Amino acid sequence: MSVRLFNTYSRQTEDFTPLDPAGQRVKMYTCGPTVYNHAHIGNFRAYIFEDLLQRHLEARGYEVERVMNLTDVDDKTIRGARAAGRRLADFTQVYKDAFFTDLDTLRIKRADHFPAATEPRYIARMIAMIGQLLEQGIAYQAEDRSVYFRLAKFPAYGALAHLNLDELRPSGRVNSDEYEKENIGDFALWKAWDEADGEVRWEAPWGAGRPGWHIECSAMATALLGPELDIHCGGVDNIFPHHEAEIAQSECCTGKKFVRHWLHCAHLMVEGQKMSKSAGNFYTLRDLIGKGFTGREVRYALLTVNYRLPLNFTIAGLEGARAALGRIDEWVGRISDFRFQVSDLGGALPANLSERHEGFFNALDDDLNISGAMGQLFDLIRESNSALDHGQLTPAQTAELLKLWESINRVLAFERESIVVPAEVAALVERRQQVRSDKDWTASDRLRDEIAAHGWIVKDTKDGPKLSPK
RNA sequence: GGCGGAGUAGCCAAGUGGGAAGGCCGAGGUCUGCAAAACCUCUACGAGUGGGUUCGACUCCCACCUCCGCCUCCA
Repeated sequence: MSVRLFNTYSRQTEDFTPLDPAGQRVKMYTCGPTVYNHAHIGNFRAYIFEDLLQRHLEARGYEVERVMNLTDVDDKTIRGARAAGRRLADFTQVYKDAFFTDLDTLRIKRADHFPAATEPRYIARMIAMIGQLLEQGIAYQAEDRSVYFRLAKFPAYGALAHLNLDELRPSGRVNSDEYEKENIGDFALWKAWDEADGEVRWEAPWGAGRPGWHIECSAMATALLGPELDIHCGGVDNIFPHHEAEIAQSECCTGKKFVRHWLHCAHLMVEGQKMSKSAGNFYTLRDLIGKGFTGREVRYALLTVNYRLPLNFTIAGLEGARAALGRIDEWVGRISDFRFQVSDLGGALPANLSERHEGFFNALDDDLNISGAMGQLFDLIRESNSALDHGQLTPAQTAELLKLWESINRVLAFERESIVVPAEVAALVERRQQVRSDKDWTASDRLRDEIAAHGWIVKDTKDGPKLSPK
């Protein structure tokens, strides 16, 4: 069964086929952060969805080459740098570093390339593309010396968002002072330098300034992946105008169809409301870590709702994520321990268990139906727990089961953090085991309190004591 | 005003023209020195509302209600 993905362009679920004649390599571009502050969980929902997409494609045998750009020059970064009294590059570096730390915390696989807009080779490419568009008469320089894309030259503009431009209603966000433009919808390719930009400026044949936001993505995407991409992702709010603009610029420069499959994830809400600073429900990853949640718990909460549905992010949901992960952890621990018992010839897994494994991946094939896939995983957990309870699985079969989990986890990245037990706590646990074998419960309980005083909880399970941090 | 998405149990949520997955919470049980955990079992005669098509509708169609998004540089 092939991978099927919903294409924003056609509004249909389509069989995914890469351009590569061998059907192996996939070129994927994902819009990255603007590095003027810490990314919030809404941003990370998009990156986690893209991570799931990449990991599932890889599980299905594709070789994914992925680019995620960093927008490190625009109005917000310039404003932020000025407010902080720092040079633009120093200001954005802080947030670039923080962004990569957050990616690791959330176990998001690194893209192959993280081009930044201000890197000289990309600025040069943007200037080259703008120059070409000017030559072709597709772009023009207005009285304000900025360069704009002439929308009249690209009738397909609006096709991705399915907007009829003739019927657009001004929303009040259009700056009506921009009378220099021929058409209200014409977007900036190059913004002429002005004093507020300070030392942020690059020289171009038509004058000093800085690139517009849209051209950054077109330049970096085509520089690294070529004129035709298999997949381009982003949040729904990027559909219009950002991705429309990317299509217009790229296709006018290359003459080729820019993107084969457009994927967009829905927004998230927090506690049933739109996330906003004024509503007090605006979270960065750091905020949640500060509340005691782990990256993988946040990952679980953001990953396990289908990307095309609005996600209602709640603290209760995070607690649910913690409990669900605990169930997975217990099961993984159980099968990991069991497989080391007496060797034996084992055999193939019972059919119902391997079917759950296949069901997991088949569900993801269907436009990343993560809920269906998780249902299969939890069925696999319950059914194999039950089989173990009844002594129906051999150690060899359990080892096979562990392999199934490992292949599932290569997509989910939900494995438990390895926990390091301090030596003194380990020693206390060992002493407690000794007194327990003598059935000295008073000493045992006293040691349990002592272990608790070190910040650890010890639980006596069938398989011996288990430690967890308080 | 235009375009689009969504309403399924206390919460999150899947699939399907014919038996309503799964997770959290909750209840019962097994295990256990105690505690905790774990595991097993159970938990919607019902799908926003009202119509319609059909032998049969949560699923298809129509209307209405509610929520969310986009409509020119927000993931």
